[in-house]
Amino acid sequence: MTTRKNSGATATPAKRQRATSSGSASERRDHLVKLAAELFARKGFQATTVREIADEAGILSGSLYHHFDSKETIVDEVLSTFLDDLIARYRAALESGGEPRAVLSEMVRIGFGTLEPHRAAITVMQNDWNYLRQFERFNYLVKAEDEVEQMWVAQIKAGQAAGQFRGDVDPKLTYRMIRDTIWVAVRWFRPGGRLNTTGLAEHYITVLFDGLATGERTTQKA
Amino acid sequence: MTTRKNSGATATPAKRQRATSSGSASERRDHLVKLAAELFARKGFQATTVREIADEAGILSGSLYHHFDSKETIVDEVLSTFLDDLIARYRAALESGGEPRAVLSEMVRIGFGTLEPHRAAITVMQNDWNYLRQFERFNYLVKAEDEVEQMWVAQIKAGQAAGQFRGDVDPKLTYRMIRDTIWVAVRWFRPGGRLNTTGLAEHYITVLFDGLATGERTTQKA
Amino acid sequence: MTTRKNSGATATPAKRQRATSSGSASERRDHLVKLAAELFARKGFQATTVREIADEAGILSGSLYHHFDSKETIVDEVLSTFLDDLIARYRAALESGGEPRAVLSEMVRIGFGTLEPHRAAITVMQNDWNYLRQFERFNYLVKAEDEVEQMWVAQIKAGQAAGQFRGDVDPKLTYRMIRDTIWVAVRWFRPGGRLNTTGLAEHYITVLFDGLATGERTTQKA
Amino acid sequence: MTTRKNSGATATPAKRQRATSSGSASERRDHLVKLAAELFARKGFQATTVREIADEAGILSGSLYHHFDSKETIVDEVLSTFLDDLIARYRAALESGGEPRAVLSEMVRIGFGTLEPHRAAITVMQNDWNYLRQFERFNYLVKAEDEVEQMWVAQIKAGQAAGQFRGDVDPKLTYRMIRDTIWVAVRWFRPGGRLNTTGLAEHYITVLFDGLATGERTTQKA
DNA sequence: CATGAATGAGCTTTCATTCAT
DNA sequence: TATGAATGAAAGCTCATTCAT
Repeated sequence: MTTRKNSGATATPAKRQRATSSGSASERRDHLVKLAAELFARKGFQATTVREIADEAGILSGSLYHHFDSKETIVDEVLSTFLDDLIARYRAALESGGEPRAVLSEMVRIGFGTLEPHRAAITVMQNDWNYLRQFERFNYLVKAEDEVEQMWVAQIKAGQAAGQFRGDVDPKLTYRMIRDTIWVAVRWFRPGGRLNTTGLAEHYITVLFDGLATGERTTQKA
Repeated sequence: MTTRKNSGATATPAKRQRATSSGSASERRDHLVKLAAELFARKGFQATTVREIADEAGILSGSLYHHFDSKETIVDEVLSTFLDDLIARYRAALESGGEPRAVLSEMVRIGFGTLEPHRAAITVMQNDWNYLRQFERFNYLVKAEDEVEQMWVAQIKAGQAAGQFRGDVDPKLTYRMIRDTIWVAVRWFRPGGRLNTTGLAEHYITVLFDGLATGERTTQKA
Repeated sequence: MTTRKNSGATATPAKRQRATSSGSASERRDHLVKLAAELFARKGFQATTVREIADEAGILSGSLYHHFDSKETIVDEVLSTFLDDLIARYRAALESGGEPRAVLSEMVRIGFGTLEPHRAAITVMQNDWNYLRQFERFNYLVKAEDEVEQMWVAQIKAGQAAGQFRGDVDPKLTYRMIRDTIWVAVRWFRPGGRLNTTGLAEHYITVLFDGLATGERTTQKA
Repeated sequence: MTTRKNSGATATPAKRQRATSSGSASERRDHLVKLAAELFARKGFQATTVREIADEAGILSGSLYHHFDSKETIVDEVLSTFLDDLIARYRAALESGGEPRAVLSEMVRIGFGTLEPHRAAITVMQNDWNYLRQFERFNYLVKAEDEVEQMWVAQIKAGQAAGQFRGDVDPKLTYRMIRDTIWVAVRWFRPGGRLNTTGLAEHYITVLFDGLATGERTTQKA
């Protein structure tokens, strides 16, 4: 199960490459990806030079090309690793088969839960997506996004059908607002602040389901 | 009223320069800024070359430097024009002196209302902010952001004090979530779709104040 | 009598242009040349932009081209004005018909005497000659230099023949050393210092004729 | 012993960089510096493009930046190499501890002796000094110049105190005249002419110490 | 005479990538 | 695997000069 458009049942091309390499080579590669991800997050993909990545790793820029065949391959690995993990978690939540409101809450928690382990990847996706999407090789990102959208929208619709969610809101629009609110938090969220990501998730779930207002509701709920 | 750090009571340096020029010169300059903004939004600031901007205007790249002294000056004008307008609108809403919930609703409407007229500027701010902030000249963006944050947070706190808003949410966190939800919509919002920006605003206001859930509230409201 | 290669009996092209203009136009032109000369001296010919010259004059760079048809025309006028004056003074000294030593002393005084009124031009000649000589239009400078050399060498040889100067020195070499010593002083000479140009000249004449040493001479004088 | 302002007891940064490279890398770099120096001398620093330097070396202009981080770094190496050598030679002459007149003669010989091996560097220093000194990085040139001046002036004063040199000349002024006379000769001196640099030096020493005149001295010597 | 917009050629520098060693 | 030299394409910017108004 992968997010790559051109991957079969086994793994992404990058992963296959990793598999055929020796264990330590794979670790070296993963380490390089991690270093690069940090730089991409901090400075942006375009503003990060391969030389900076190589410097960080203590090698020369040309040497990076023994591990990756291009700068885009590196960021590809950053993003697909994140998306593979995210989708896997969502699937697990869905397979639990709970009621819509509980599942949706769990999906919100999953989203905020990726903020720390995948901070760099999410940052890159937020900032550089607009640039990266112009390259054919990243088409798979759109497909992954579509798959995720379907998961969310299905749950929202199920919740409306079950009378748990108000019927006068647009499911797709609502999904987008939830999604954006979660990911964009990567811009200002820093571990060690007042709230951890669990607290953030609960805070958001509260407002999301019950609203900011006290007293009577403005609009009739279906 | 300006967002520039080094501007006095009159106008931003750029604006003053524009004012001293003849009317047509100012129009030419504004036209170039508009063309550049579209390109920045579509391709990103770094990926947009000055040659592309010049091509779009039907002149040579060097000729752009008759109007602006750097590529950064152009994007600066794009962003500060947007921020000046936004802050002016927020101020007007605050000066109306309504009750917090009404003011906050109006501020949400203002936010969504900038999505169309300032689509390009907002897109640039979303995508290239991380890159641009490293340059000293864009420090004023941070200051403008702070000013806006204070406006929002003050209203949220006033609403809590007045018993209109639940007291168990963090004002700053709530502001950030509202803010992000509005601006990030620029990524997928296209005029002519199912909802216009007014509809979007009302949709969001509904969810924001009254929540997604029907029936009893999960958490006690203060 | 002019230093331009392509000038007839009347005047240099630049001068002719000046003559046909109205009096005030000529003054304006001279003023611009003076401003430019200062900048050329301070920053070097190449490093001085026409825009800087225009700024100094309070006009736009394009407007300079109503007065001169190129940047080189301006520096040409700076240099030829100096050379015309210098050669005229040398001629006057030669025409006085004094004995070689007296004439040579006078020529040294004339040289140092140009340091103040022609400071900028001499500086340009010292610093930018190497660059300017590659343009055909400045060939006349070489001719002027040759004419000056002949004047000096003739006096030195006459002094040797008359037994005033030692015969074991090379006239051409000696001329070059005297010439260089004078002009290069423009690099460090500043009016208002310990010595004025008259003092400088006398100092140099002393060393030149009588040497730095006291007591017996090292070498036999002819 | 170095002329760089920011160098300690070991070597200039450039030199250290060179030292850590392999032997052939250092040779390549030195070769490039030599090619560049010739071009700088012939056309001037500003008028020489990096493309021309690269062409001369048979590589592309961008490839130069594998060896140097800017055009200024190249000319820096040209000039500091010369100054390091010059100052080392002067120091050796001073350490011999001879009487002032002998030392001064030796210093004159050293000066003329650099005309051939350092022709390009001296030419650049003569022509482009005025331009280069505006950059902070070349401040060390001024310091080197000061150090040299002190060496000369000390010898002249010692010679006056010992009664070898006339007391009615200004030591600093005399130094400048000697210095300029030597270096400026690079403009017309060409190896293979009537006199080699040794001959030149002896010619100048003769005139300098004993003067051009025969017979009685014009001015009383101290 | 001056302006202001534009040209066109060229500049230094950057950078992802290649490849022989 | 890594190095180090080089490529090649392009980038942002400069500047002398032109010209219609």
